[in-house]
Amino acid sequence: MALDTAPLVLVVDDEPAQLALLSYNLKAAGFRVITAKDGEEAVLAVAEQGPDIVLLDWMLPRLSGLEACRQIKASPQGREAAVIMVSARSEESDRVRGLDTGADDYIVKPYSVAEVIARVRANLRRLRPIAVGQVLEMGDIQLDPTAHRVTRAGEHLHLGPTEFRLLAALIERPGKVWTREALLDRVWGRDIYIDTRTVDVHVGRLRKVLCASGREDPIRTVRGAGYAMG
Amino acid sequence: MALDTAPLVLVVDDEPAQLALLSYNLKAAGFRVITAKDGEEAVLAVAEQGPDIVLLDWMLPRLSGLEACRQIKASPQGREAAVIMVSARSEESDRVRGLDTGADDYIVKPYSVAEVIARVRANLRRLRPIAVGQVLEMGDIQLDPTAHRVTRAGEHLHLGPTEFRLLAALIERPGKVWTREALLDRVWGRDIYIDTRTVDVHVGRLRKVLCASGREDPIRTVRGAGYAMG
DNA sequence: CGACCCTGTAACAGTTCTGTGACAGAAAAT
DNA sequence: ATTTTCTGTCACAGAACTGTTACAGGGTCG
Repeated sequence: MALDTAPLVLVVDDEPAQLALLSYNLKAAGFRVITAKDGEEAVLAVAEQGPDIVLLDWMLPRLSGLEACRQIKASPQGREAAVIMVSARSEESDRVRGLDTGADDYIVKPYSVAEVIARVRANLRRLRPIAVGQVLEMGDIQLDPTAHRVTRAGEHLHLGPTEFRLLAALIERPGKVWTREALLDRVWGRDIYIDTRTVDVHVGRLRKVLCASGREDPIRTVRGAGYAMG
Repeated sequence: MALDTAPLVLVVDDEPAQLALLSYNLKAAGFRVITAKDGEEAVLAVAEQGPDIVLLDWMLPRLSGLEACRQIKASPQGREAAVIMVSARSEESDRVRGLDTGADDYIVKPYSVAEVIARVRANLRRLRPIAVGQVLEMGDIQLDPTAHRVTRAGEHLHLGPTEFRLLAALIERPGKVWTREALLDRVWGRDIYIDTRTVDVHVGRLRKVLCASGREDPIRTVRGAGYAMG
């Protein structure tokens, strides 16, 4: 989820062999991998870890893949993840039901590992139009994560580290309203106790830099909720 | 007040005996029940009352259960309801056709009352979290829960936090009539003591914003009952 | 027709929330 | 070691929001 970490993939399958195979190859491809062996575990893992991609087997004990998909897509974490259903059944009706339930993509068994990885990459691209390592852009503001550099209308801006991560979070999901708590998690890190008002102060500082040349304020304050960009 | 929030079940059957049996038992199980005796009545009742569950007999006069299901699922109110088809025919093809039409579940006659109630409960569990998620839409009004943003005919509207949650509740179940007590629960939170008249005031404020540019009022006042949208 | 109930709205006072300047300590750079 | 930058917190003013009340007007029913 964070900019400087590899995408997190959750693999859900009740056959240990499949799990190991996919897990190994995905790790080799540079992803971080977590696993679950049934639907309930999958739903829980999504809520707790917030993966970017969920590879979900159709046939699962305890909670069918279809139902698991529905529950995942109903959770706030699941909405931000791309769910790829994996099924042995190639019938059109299954595909339709799967996609209707909220799945983002569909892979039919037997699959090649290369195909799975390709699909994962494709869905990541779609999930985050601006891929990791690329320049994040919004209006006339550009943010380069690797170079730690921000420009507005071509003009270079100087941001402190916290302001930089704050802007990165906001610009990464245009329009999304972040609560102060969510921003503390995302920008400052989990398990850290800091007054939520601190967020306000840093937003203020960020605004001051962004609007230095009398430009319009790109950060929207949502009273009672938090902040958003765009 | 508990009655106001109990799930609403619409039972559709052309045999009065069946209707009475199901109705009686569902009420005994704590649900609110309304009935319809043919497909047309059913479609109308869904649009007007916005039930949470529709128990739909396969064989109906005026409008077959299948066709009624299709129309129900095509309406905004039906999208929020779970449709359970009830049929004497147990053939697999019927089941597939029913589910393809948009039915959420399928019960085969002869059924036990306990089974029906169990299925209703199961579908309710599955239904609940669906409401939260994507952009809620109704007519020319759009509400984006994640972006905390409301537009009407493309134009941005500014709502306070309470007005926003109020609109979200109303738009989430189009056609459903909310009592003031139910809205206090849903918008303000449970276990809070606030005068019900407060709801009127906030509805007024919400209307003022929604109708700012001389547009039609989308909120319907149901005298003696409460408010509804659509 | 009159009494009563219900709803819409304006006004208001109190509360909550947000933006900002100031400041001291921590961290980093020189 | 000294300077500079950065960070978290606080205090305070102003803005935004909220719940309640009061009153007017329309609907309903005897």
